[in-house]
Amino acid sequence: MARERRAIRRIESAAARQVTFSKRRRGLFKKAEELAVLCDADVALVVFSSTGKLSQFASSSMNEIIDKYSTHSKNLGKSELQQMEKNLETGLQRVLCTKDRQFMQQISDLQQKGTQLAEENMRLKNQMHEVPTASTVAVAEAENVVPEDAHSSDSVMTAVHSGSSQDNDDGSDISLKLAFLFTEQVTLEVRTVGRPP
Amino acid sequence: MARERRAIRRIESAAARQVTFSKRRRGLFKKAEELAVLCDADVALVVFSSTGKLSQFASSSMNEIIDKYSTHSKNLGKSELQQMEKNLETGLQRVLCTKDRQFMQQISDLQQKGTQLAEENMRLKNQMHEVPTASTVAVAEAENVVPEDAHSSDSVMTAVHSGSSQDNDDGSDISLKLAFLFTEQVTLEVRTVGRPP
DNA sequence: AACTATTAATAATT
DNA sequence: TAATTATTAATAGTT
Repeated sequence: MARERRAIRRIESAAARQVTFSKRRRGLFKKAEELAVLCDADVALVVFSSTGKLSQFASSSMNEIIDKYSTHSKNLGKSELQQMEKNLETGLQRVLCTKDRQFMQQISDLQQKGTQLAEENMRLKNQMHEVPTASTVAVAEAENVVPEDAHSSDSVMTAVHSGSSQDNDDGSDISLKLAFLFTEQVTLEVRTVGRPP
Repeated sequence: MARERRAIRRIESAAARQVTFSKRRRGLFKKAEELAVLCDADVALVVFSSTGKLSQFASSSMNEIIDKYSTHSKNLGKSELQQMEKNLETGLQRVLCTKDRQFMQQISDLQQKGTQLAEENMRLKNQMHEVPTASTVAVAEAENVVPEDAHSSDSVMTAVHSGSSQDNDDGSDISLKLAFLFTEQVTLEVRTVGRPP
């Protein structure tokens, strides 16, 4: 359609390429619009020049057409998007379950220790009732006494404490790690939406 | 480009429209490919006929171009996608923080109760040491005794138990609710990617 | 960017 | 639909 036929291959001269790009782009966009109007079609056209400049045409809304395309195009049996959606759900469920399990294990351990202590306490108090009234007075006086020597109960208490502070630290670290892990997952997934596998 | 010039407006006759669509569509796609090859451009073309049939052309990967388009097109200052990504992150952080706080509060409560019980225990044992050797024997015998009456220590133990089982249920429910809440958020976000605001 | 010789696209027809 | 063809539209090379 010109002085001479031009072979359809990449134009080496950057200047000539730019000129041809400019002319043909106008023609392409015109044709796209004409097709949309004449034939009542929904047309979306996106062009990036070799220098990265974007031109676009959409007979309705570009996003609407892209969305329609994504829905319509059952790309790989199940769409890539649905696949990722599934992966994301599964990964998150696993993360949440692991975290919950750890927290609840910790809570369960503490409850058990608490119960043991309460039972031991009850036994001790029962013994108190079996000894003379003097011991009751001793209990009342003991209320403000701070014990300083290590008895059998101390090991229990120490266990509770070391266990709890260690668990606390773990809990914080884990929750932070999971938060970050998750955040990165989401960021990754959302950013890769629409990319090829 | 024909026997007569045709006005660029919707062709009323469905048959004629279909014929024109067929011819012009071929031409448009040819031009699109030529532009891509000649000018080293990245071109994506999506066409839905008035009957809903999809045709597409992409010089590289359609998804890649759409993704590039979405990134490049700073639709509303910040892109709709980035906005949602931000919302999702923020919402999730809040959810995780709330959940962690509740778990850790529960753990902290249990630890405190454990410590109180351990201290009470120690006091009681100290008292034991202040009474005659007979009480020591009583302690040994009490090891296998199951207490049946409610004393002051019982209220503590009951509190621990009711508190823990209630908290456990809450924890489970919350984790389920959050898991669903989150899942729905993600599903929503991912599905609305690329739609207009 | 404008010009124009030439090819390409296509509207009407078969 | 597909082929034909008269005509217009697009555009390659030039200015």
